[in-house]
This record gives sequence, C-alpha cells and structure tokens, in this order.
Amino acid sequence: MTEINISKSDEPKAPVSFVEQIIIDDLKAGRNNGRIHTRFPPEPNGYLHIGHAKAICLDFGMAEKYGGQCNLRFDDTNPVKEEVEYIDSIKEDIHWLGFDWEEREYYASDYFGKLYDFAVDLIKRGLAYVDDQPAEVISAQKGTPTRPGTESPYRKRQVEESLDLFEGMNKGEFDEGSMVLRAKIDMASPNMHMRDPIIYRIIKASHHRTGEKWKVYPMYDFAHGQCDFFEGITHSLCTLEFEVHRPLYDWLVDQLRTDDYRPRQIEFNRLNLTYTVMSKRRLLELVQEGTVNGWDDPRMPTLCGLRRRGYTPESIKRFIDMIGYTKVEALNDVSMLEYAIREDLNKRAPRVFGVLDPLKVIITNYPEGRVEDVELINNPEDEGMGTRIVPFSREVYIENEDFMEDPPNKFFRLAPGREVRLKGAYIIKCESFRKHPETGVIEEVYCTYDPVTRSGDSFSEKKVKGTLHWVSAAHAVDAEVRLYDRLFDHEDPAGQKEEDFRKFLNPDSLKTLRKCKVEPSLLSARPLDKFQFQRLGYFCVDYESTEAELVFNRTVSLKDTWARLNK
RNA sequence: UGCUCCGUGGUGUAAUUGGUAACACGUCUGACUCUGGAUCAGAAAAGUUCAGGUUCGAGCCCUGACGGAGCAACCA
Repeated sequence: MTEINISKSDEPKAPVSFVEQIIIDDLKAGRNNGRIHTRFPPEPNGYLHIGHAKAICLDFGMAEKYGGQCNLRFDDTNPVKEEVEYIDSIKEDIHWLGFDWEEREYYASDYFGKLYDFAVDLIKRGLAYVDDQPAEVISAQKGTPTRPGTESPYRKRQVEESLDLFEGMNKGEFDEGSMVLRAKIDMASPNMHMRDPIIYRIIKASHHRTGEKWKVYPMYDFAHGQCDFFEGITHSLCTLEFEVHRPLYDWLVDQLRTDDYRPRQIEFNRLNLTYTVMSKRRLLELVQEGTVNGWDDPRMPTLCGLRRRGYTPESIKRFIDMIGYTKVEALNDVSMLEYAIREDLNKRAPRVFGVLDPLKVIITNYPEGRVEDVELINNPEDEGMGTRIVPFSREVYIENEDFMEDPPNKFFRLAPGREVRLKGAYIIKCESFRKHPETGVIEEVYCTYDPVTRSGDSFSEKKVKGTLHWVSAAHAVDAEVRLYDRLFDHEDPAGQKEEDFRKFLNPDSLKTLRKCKVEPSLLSARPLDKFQFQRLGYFCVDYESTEAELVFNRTVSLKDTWARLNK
C-alpha cells in the first residue's frame, strides 16, 4: 500500500478542492486498498485546449500528489470521427504541460475484446438484447425527460436469438443502423440514460488501430467505466455534463465487479474563458472555415495555439490553480490568464528593444559615424540574466506614439521642447520636427543630446519624466510583428441563445506589422524564444521566423496605464 | 413542466465539527522607478438569490419559492 501523504501540519492550509477532499477521504477510509489511480481520456478527434489542461492538471496532479499513477487512455470508440493525426498532438501537448504517463498509454480499443465478451455476458444474463427497430422508432420509444419511455417489442427477445444477432452484427451480416444492442434497465427511469441505453452499434468504418476487425463498436457509456475498471482506476474525474451518466456508470461497474474494488466517477466544472469559445466543434469550424490559420493559430485557446502565442506551461498551470475546481458553471476572466503569463514572463523573459511603429529621430549634435556600445540589463527582476550590448548612434528609431506635436500635460514622452531619456543612453531634447505638408504625418524628429547624461555616468543624475526604448537606425533589424487581440468582442460568444458565435468575431484580432525595427541581438532568436519588448509587452518568436525574416507574436501587452488614462 | 446539479463582491474561489464573510484577478488612489512594466502601501466593492424555520448565534442545518445549467446522438 502506498504511503498516503496527507499533511497534518498546522501551517495555513491551502484549501483543497471538493474533488481533492473526496480523494483524501477515500484514501483515509482505505477504499480500493488506499490506492489512487486516475486517467486522462481524450477522444482523438481534435486538438487539446486549455479546458483539457484543466482536466489534465487534476488527473495527473492528484495522482502525483497522493502517490498514485495516471494513465493516458484514448477514447477511440467511434472510428468515423477519430484520426491518428490527433493522437500525436495530444501526446505532445500533455508532455509540454509537464506530465508523463510512462508506459501506460492505452486505448479504449485495446479493450474491444473484453467489452464484447462483457456484452455477450450481459445478454446471457438477460441484461441486454438486440433491438432491430429503426433509430427513429427507438428514439420515439425513449420518451422525453418529462414522459417515461415505452418498452421495445424486442425487449423480451430470447437470449439465444440476441446472441446470434449480436454475433451477426459483428460479422457484418447487417447494415449500419439496422440493429443495436441495448442494456435492459428501466424504460420508465426518470434518468434518460437508464432507459435501455444503446451500448453497441454497427459501424463499418476502418478503425485507426483495429482496422476492419470489428463491425460493432461500443458506445461511450459502455466503454468508459469498464475501461476504468479494467485499468484499476479509482477516481474517474470528468466534467459536469456526465453527472447524469453516473448511475449508468455505476450500474455497469456493478455488473462487472467481483470484490470491493470499484472506480468512482466525480464531476467538476469545465473551464470557460471570456472572449473565446471552448467547444471542439466550434474550434474545428473556425479552422475549417479559415477564420483562423489552423489549430495552432495564436488566437486559439488550444494548447498548441497558446504555446505558439508564447504561453508557458507554468503560466497555464498557475492559472488553472487560481480558478480551482467546483461544481459551479463558471466563466473565467481571461485577464486572469494574462496575469499568469505576465507574472511568469516578468521573471523569465529577457528585455529587448523593439520599435513597432518606427519614427526616426536625428540627434543633430551627435557626431556622424560614431557608434557607442551601450550596456543594458537583460532583466531587472533577475540579475543573473546579465547584460548585453546595444549599439547607439546619431539616428535612432523611436515609437511613433512616443512623440506628439501638441501633447497633453500628462504626456511624459517626446514633444517639441521636451526632454526624455533614451533608455540606457542619453537624455535628448526635441528641437524641431519635419511634417509632411499634405498628410500631416510626422516624418522626422530633430533632437539634441546632453553628453553628460549617459546612463551610468556620475553626471547622469538629471531626472526626466519619460524613458523611451529605441533602436539605432543603422543597426536595426527588420521584423514582422503580429499583434493578437481577443478572438471575439463578446465576453461569452457561444452563450448567446439566438446568435451565432461567429457574429461576435473581433475583426481586429490580428494586426500584422511589417518593417518593425528590433535590436540586432534578436538575430539569433529561435522559434518559441520569449522576450519582453520593453514598454510594450511580451513577444515570442514564431515558427515561421527565419534569420532573414524575423517574425514575432505578441503574447500579451504590458499593463499600460497611459493607454488606460486615454480611454 | 420529470430527473440531476448549482446559486457568496464585477470575475474566480475560501470560510475546519454552525461563531459574525477571507484571498486572488480586475478597478481606483498614492509611493517608488532609467520599462507609464515590476514592486510597495492603501481604497472601493458582497452581508452570502429570496422568504420562512431551528438556534444564544446560520453562507453553512430544515422547508418552500425564484434563478441558472445539464439530460430526450446508433457522439464523447
């Protein structure tokens, strides 16, 4: 028996979720020999999203915390919807999150034989029968939630006959849809799932693992609990919508069990995020309709999308930790996710200079041709990250929005007659500027610098209100920067009864900027490297980035008090 | 108008066997700052859906309303 690690210290106890409390109680009570064994059961019909991460963290997390194991089990009971393509991505994403199932990679299809035998056993025990009525008839007999169902005329079919038919079903002797195997439970049950649920149907499609071997496939309800049972699962954690399935889960386990061991299903709330959609169906639609550029589009809440956006596994786990597990259907504020990634990257991401919307500044009293090496701290939150050298010269780019011809009082940046520090370099003063006569666009700004104000020099004590990031024009590297915003402009796009979620798509969810100017040190950046572009936000190198064509994705902006003041 | 589940600041969660609502995000102040970031200090914000009941005492227990979600796929 595994030693149970239940903390009894007097330290302020971090509250445990109701799920964890149940697990603790079960372990204390010695149920299932004090074992905990969980499973994560994805269906390979799509990519994992952050909602799955919530389940993964619980499944793997609880097992890890209480000395048990967690299996990975692909729920591949429907060959027409599932594809191998998804299996690899699912495994990659779980590993990326930092969890491992070791050798315990299972498939519901591993148990097709046992499941079939169990079905045969149920028939023999008079607990299942073949029904060869059309789907519509069976459906009509099911009744409604408010009206009990009626029994199928085949309910009392002889055991031998059902046995023969079931065998025939699997041999391919009957057409798809012509007959099904049903459990014999209670057509009058107030729980729809107990009204003689269909447990096997004929599907004549090739299965990605078993090929043409089977012509009948078990339904979810007839596979999940039994697979749990076969694997010795103790706690089968799933989302709230399976709550009404639990009686059926238990009923089937009861037909199977021979001793005290029994898996237990516990349901928790799923993760919903504001300004996005989380259902696989809707995400698939966005991909298929070309609204986004694939499953890993950085605007997607998929794990591969978040990864490409620049999210770290740690930030996702932190976020999930913050929102907890309850039975309340919640809509989680995406700003909490953003907080988590900012907090993480603030400590880890090196600072660099990147100018998104360049405006040239010419320092008129700075010697032409001169280049100074300026030393900059890579991360003020972590001295250990060291410093780097950035070239400074007579012409630099600053951010267009860091200059205003006629600024309000609280504008702490560059404007005619005003002084500002170029971070790590000198204080400059705006003397004049050139404006396009027709468009009114500011084309160049002319400044003078004060040589005694160089950063780090003893004479550099002079204070200015604003500090700008910059890039030396002669040394700047061009880059493409993709600015992402929320995919939808409605908090709950999928929750609007009469309206299609597409109606709430944010037309400005992606803004691509070309000819951005970044500091030369970024030339060596590799895909997925993360940086803080100072004063702007966190950016991540995209997969499409090359040394010739740097591409950055904005993960999240920095908190911007100035922008907020201007709203 | 059946069954199951759920109602605590704007949002997400807490509140040990009933003891007088806590934390985080967000918002708003102020301090500090060579990132209008970070950090630090502080504030506003719920009397726990409502109505009864039990109790010295109820967010926790009881009853009844009201509100929300899920369930009628040969999907998971």
